[in-house]
Amino acid sequence: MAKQFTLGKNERLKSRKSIEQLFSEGKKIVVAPYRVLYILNPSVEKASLLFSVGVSAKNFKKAVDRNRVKRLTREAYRLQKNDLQKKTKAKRIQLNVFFIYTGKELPEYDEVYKKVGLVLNKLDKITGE
RNA sequence: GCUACAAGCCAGGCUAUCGUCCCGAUCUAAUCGGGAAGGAAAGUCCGGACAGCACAGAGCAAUGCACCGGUAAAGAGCCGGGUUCCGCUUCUCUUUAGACGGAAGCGGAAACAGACAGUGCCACAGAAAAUAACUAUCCCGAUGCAAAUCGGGACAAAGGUGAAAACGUAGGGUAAGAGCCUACGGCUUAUGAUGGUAACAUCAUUCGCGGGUAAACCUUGCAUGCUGAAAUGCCACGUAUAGUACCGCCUGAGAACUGCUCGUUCGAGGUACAGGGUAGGCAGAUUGAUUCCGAUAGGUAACUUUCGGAACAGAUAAAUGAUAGCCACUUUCUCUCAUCAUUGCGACUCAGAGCGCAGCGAAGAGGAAGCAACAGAAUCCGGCUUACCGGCUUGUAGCUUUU
RNA sequence: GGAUGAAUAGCUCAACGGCAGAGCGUCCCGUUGUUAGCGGGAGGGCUGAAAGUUCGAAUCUUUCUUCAUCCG
Repeated sequence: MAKQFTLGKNERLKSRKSIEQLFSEGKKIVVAPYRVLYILNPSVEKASLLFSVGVSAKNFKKAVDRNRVKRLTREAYRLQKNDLQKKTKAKRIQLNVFFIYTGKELPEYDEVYKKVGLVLNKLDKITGE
């Protein structure tokens, strides 16, 4: 049986081009400290769910704090994204997601876990439609 | 033992579950094995390595550095020395006693070439901020009894204001003054001698004595080609061999010599606007002037020679993490007092030690809280600067206790 | 990653090394039946921070802090 809770290179959004497309054409969800951009590409042969995180250097001056926020977000996403991934595979669509942390204070892990779960639920409903 | 300061070192550990990146193996999609942040990885303030472009030559400009020697690949770093200044201590001079002054020792600081190459600036105050002028002083002449006034001269630092005032003291000199002259002292230029690799120090002779500011322009000496890994090389993909305006095709637009000019060379296309395409991969790139430890030899030291051993991450929308537990650590609370130290009371005693009771602390047991400071590699090194909870070691100073 | 520049009153900006100022805004008074406007007046600054040079620093130098711009 394959592992479930992975987050390797092929599950992360890495292409500069698709990120720019996401920022120019993508839709937006806002959940408390997060602003989430996403885009659905139904006509792709390889069904996938790609993910990425960003934190503004204006809100967090120190690289340590930025890394901390990104790591927590990534961890929360990794543990909760499975249902959504199955759905995209079943429906044969590509979903690109970009999380932007807009809060100004360092979050706790529990809070991050809940908020990311909320976002994933919303995305789940959207893909279901 | 405590406190303060300075320097150096360390920068929690283990286990479980779920994960990230790189390398290797099996071997074809997953498993196994190994490895994965710092003393500052930071600021980008200096210096290099490395890479690309350029490099017949001359001049100008620009920038940087600035006591001497060493060290090093190099430096505005480091080490040692010199000079100047500051602080402390001791001695000395003088004195009723001190202060100032002198000498020695210890410690610290300095962007520490030049203000007789030139130019500029120095608010307020002050006669004047550097050429002089004004007031005052003195002499001569005129008027006048005189005081004084006017005219002509003499020179010069007396004018107490300022951050800063024209070498200081004494004497001579003079009509009155003045380094005008002399003696002593101070500073300074040049030359010589001695010591030192040198900066410099000491001595002798000599020229002088008009402030500060070069982190004002500047002068002198030395150095510097420009640009920085988003550098640069290669591969792949893709578009518009198209549009508008201006200049030019040897009577030459423009380009290169990457700051500018001369000069030299090339030269038929160039510039601007609008628009279109790509933004993937590989190399550069992680082991090198490397770092640490031990020994050895040289040196006052920084540092270096030789030998042996150990260690060293490589991401690229960007890895090194999350959760839980335990142990350490810190703070705090409760209990115990057999052990150690100490305070009070009591009995004994000439007195003390020791003894008994009580309190407090160390220590031990248990509980609670905190989970660490500063901070995250982005081509790589040597420094500097800045940030930093706590702990350990060494040194210095002060206080207390015991001997 | 690298390279530049800036910081002065609440805001926008001035100011040869010699007393920090203007416009807008704020407050008060007057004018008006009231408001706006107009007129008169007042307050507001350790010149981002700390050292240094200088007799004297917003200005010159160095080190920090914050903000902004540029690059293939």
